[in-house]
Parts: sequence; structure tokens; C-alpha cells
Amino acid sequence: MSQQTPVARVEPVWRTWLERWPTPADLAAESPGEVVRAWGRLGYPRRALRLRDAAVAVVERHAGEVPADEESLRALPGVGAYTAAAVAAFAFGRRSVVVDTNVRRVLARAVEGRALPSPALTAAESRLAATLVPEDPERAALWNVAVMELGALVCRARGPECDRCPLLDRCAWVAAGSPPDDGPARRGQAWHGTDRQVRGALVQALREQADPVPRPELERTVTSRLGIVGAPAVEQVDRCLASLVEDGLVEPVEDAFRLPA
DNA sequence: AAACCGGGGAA
DNA sequence: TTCCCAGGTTT
Repeated sequence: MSQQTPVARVEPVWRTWLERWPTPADLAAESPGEVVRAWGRLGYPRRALRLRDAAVAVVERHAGEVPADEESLRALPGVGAYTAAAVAAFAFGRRSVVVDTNVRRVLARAVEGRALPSPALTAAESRLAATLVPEDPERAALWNVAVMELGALVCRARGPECDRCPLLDRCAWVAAGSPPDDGPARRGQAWHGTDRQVRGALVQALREQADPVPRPELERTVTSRLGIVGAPAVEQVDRCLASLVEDGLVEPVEDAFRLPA
């Protein structure tokens, strides 16, 4: 849930979720549609499907117990390098190299002397982090969470509080006079009128409706909620419904659509 | 390497 | 408005 979503927004959903499905087997036995519905407005609803798929895989491959080693974790749906490393370290105390957006920023500043890391994780960054993480598993887990929290709470993307940073005296960025970001302007993702927004509106409409929703009603929803009208709306709704079906987030039922049973 | 995938809250 | 968030998958 925390992939690209702030923890503060995740927490309430996470609590309700674990109350409803305490174990992987519980989640694996649930329908995809109910899982997407419970995901609510966390965004990236494909994560909900992958989380359920991961629960199925945990039941099938690991007797219902979440594996502790990074390689097995990495093989689960929706689990990439970051999540595998984080679970191995924080849930199981294994030594791993956790490189999230916070760690990247701390290392970019403290070590490389840059205001912000590059847009995408590079191999050089991963190698750098690997050389810094302590060898001892317990200390490694502590290092990982410490650097992550430092980035989240002190060494923030905007408005870092260098005054209360324990690395102040050793920070290459501060030593260089805290220069501004020298990279190209970060392009914000377009949003209004995009397929992303339309897909979101469609899934939201289907979350709120237990019964299948006819296509004309979905088009009216997109028009009223997003202000998209006319032939472009029809075309875009068609395209988005097709992609949602392709993703397994939506199920066609005769001339209507619903979350997958 | 680049594109695609949501949504909300703070600045 | 813009920015940014405990990233992953596909091409």
C-alpha cells in the first residue's frame, strides 16, 4: 500500500484491511472485486490485485507464510527490489539494502552533494547504498530505517531541516552551500483529461455500485465528474474500459461492467 | 531507458 | 498550481 503513497494516508485503510483479512489465506480467498473495493481511494488499484495475487502465491508456494528471503519475496506479484528489501529487513531482520525515495535523497545530498537524486534509480546509487549498509543484519536493519526516517522527517524534499540533522557536519550538499537542483525541471505527470483520470473515475464509480453499471451510465459519470463530453468521451471511455478489463480490474457483464467477482 | 499506472495534501 | 509521495510492470 505504501508504494508511491504516503504512509499517513495508507494507515487507516491498512488497519481495516488487516482486521478483515488477517492472514494471506484470508485475502487469497477473497474476490478481486471486493479487494479493489476495500482498497478505496489509495490509488493504483492494480496494486490491490497484485497484493491479492501475492497472497495466493504465498499460500501456494509458501504454505501461507510470508517468506523471509529477498529472492522469494521478489518473486511475488507486485514485489520489486524495494519492497523485497524492506520486508526482509523490517519484518524479518535480514540484512538488505533498502533504497526508497527518502534514502535516495539523503545519499544524493550527504554523499553526492546534490539537492535531489536523479528521476530514476541508477545502478550506481544501489552500489553506493550497498557499501554503506552495515554488515551485521541487526545494525543493517537499523541503518535502513534510520536513513529512511531521516529523509522523511528531516532531509525532506522541500524544506529540509538541516538545523536538526545529525549529518549536518558531514553533509556534502551543505558543505557545498546547499546548491539548488541542477537537473532538468521535473515534469509533473499530466492529469486532467488523461486516461489515468478517466480510469480512476470509472473504478470509483464501480466501487460505489454493487450491481453491474451500464456503459451509458459510466459515460455520464465521466462527463459529470470530469467534464469530458462528446465523441472524445465515448472513445476515451471505450479505451479505458478495455484497458481496465485487460488489467483484470473490471469485468464485462453483457452490456454493463462491474468489479470482478 | 522510458512509459504507464491514482489520488490526496501541503506548499 | 505545482510538487511529491515506504514503486512495479511492461515495452
